[in-house]
Amino acid sequence: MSGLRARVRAELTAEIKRLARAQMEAQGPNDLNLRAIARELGMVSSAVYRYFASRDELLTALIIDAYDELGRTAEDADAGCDPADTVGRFVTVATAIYRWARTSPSQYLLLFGTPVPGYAAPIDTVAAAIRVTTVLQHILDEAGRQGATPAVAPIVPPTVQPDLATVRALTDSTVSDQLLLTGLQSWTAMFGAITFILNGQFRNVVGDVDALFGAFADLLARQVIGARHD
Amino acid sequence: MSGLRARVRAELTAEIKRLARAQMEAQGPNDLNLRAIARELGMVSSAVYRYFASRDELLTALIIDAYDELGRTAEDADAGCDPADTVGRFVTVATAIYRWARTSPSQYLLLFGTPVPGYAAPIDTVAAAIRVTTVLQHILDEAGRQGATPAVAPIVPPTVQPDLATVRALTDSTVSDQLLLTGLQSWTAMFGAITFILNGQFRNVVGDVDALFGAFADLLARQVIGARHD
DNA sequence: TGTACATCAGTGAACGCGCGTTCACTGATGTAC
DNA sequence: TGTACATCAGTGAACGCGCGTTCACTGATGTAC
Repeated sequence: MSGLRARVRAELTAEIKRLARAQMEAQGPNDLNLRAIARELGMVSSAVYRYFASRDELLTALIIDAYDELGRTAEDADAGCDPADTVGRFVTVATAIYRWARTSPSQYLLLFGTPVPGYAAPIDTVAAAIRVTTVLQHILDEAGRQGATPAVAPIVPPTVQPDLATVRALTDSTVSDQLLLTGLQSWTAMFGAITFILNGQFRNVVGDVDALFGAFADLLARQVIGARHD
Repeated sequence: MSGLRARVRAELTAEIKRLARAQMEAQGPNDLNLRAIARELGMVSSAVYRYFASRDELLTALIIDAYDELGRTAEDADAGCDPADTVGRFVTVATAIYRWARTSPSQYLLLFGTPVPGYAAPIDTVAAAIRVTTVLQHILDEAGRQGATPAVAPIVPPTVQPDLATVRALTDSTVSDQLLLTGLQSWTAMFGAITFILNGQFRNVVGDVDALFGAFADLLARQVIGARHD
């Protein structure tokens, strides 16, 4: 049974992360406390260092997990859609992301909230971070192939064009600058709306924030992928 | 000279807030440290309590100041515009807000970043918070009077209609639900973009974030206030 | 299969640090007659 | 105008708290011959 110790180790590592997440969910993100985790584990605080070399290392692991969960959520939602229905895909993915954010607000804010001071995300996080944006890219690619253009044509600043070219290259896409820029805008807007809602910025303004987000998602999708004007 | 002591007091109160702002700007928001402020003031830590009864009270004062600065920034920007040019007003105000956020990122994040855990903003902040949104409302009102409609018509959820009615009543406006909802969306998108940029979410993606924001602001304005289609 | 050794998980004490807040106090500045 | 008293700013010590991290250690689990 050479794998026994390894298995116990893996389980405890997962348990530490689980407790860390629960703690952040309870006391707000940016409030990761090694000693409290050890306490809940029934261990002495220094024992946690057998599993994570430092607080930052645990934080990094949590961030990667969160990015992966978010990415998987988006991928799964997209996979269930009719590939040709790009507006539907956008709305479905946006809604799935929103639901995930509402379920695990502190995990969401770990990624998109105010960065933890003194913490710089290492490169390890990039691969996981890219997953969710890749989903959008694929939707834009399909829309581009269908000849869609944004409802309102953006003015693309010359200095941003090379950046768009780099982004486009990631998915071998031939999407236009205008569609890509609008997509970037809508993506930003979607995350902005989620963050606003999570942070309670609509408190005392809008009651049914779920409905509000739904309306936003639908609107954004149609702004990006050619409005049906009437 | 009965006002001397009062004047010194007012000056020191302002100085404490100034140091607090500088400290947050240097070490990130959510990092307000009474003892450090006292140290920089050359005072003993307990002396600060002559000016603010607690850390939360200082935080509240800073939040109100930030909302007021932001509100004034938006109002001033709008005041310099041709009142009839609603697209221009939107872009000008958005750009002014963006510049302010770039100049004082921690003040911006104090308002729109992840809330400080355990801190609940008291009602005193509301009056100051409303200023900036009132500016947008006035722009929307004018657009509505001119008969503008959004570039893409949103679907207004029934549960959100009463909320929109409440918001509309604040400025005696007769703006349509569709215009108001789209305005709310664009406003959220604008703050979302600023937050993304401040938090470095575009790092390694877009270099010239100022140009990016400019493009976003222009796009948002034309999405809200009737696109000129061609 | 059994023994000798290496690996590793968890302990317990300690280090160094810094925070917000309270409280009794001193001494200077303002006020009232 | 001068004196007696009240107000207030700032001091210094202390309380209670909790954090991340290190280190020498014990004892149990795994490995090699």
